[in-house]
Amino acid sequence: MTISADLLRGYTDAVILRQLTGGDGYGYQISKEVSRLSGGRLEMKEATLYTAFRRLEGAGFIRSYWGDETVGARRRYYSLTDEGKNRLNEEVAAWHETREVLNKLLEEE
Amino acid sequence: MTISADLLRGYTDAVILRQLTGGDGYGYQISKEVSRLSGGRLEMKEATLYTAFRRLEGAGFIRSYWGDETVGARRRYYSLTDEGKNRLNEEVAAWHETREVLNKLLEEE
DNA sequence: ACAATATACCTCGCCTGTCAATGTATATTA
DNA sequence: TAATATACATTGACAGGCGAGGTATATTGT
Repeated sequence: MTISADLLRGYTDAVILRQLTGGDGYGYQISKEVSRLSGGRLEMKEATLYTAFRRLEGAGFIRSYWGDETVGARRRYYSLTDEGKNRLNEEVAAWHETREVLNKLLEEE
Repeated sequence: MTISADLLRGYTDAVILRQLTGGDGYGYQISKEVSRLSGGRLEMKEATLYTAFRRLEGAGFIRSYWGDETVGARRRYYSLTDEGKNRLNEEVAAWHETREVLNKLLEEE
């Protein structure tokens, strides 16, 4: 089962930022890692991913630079800024909040 | 703290359907009940709520009828259909799925 | 040799859910 | 009699997700 788009809406940014806490990363890699960690249940679409990179960089949460690969396709690497770290903390807190509320509102009797 | 719109996106329908499992209800009441149950952390906007009612009724998940109030403002009541019950089960299952995935993807080391 | 697949990037334009703003009407309370 | 609560509803703007399309290099299978 693959998680539907709308259920994840708003968490894309947090997921990406979280992936960058372990070190710089690039699009394709993050996409594969998210897929792996989620057991194939979350497949971030390319358009979604790259849209998010633009948004996050525009907001100052990540910075990018081209890698110096001598073989294979070029890679654009992203690194988390201090603002990005703060943002991630906020988004994780919001997730905990949301999780509580939805548990309450959707729980069975 | 109020839960941001985007984090809830996609759960509005499930929250409404869930509220109707205890018996028929109407917009204003559901809105207040959700607010109460969430400890004021989720305030469903009227436009969002009524848009959802139209969507859910169009899809056959709920049915509506006018109440016979002799005093006060008229009320439009909604009741859950069998399809709506099935849908709710699916949406709750999707929530559990999503919750697991996000826990995994956002967890700290 | 060459087709298929994997790696790796990117953008355009549509779709859909949210919601501010706005409007209607009745009942109660200060 | 003004304000607030109850109760419904629509319109149009906005933002995120993503299908479809495009570019380029490297590897693997036949």
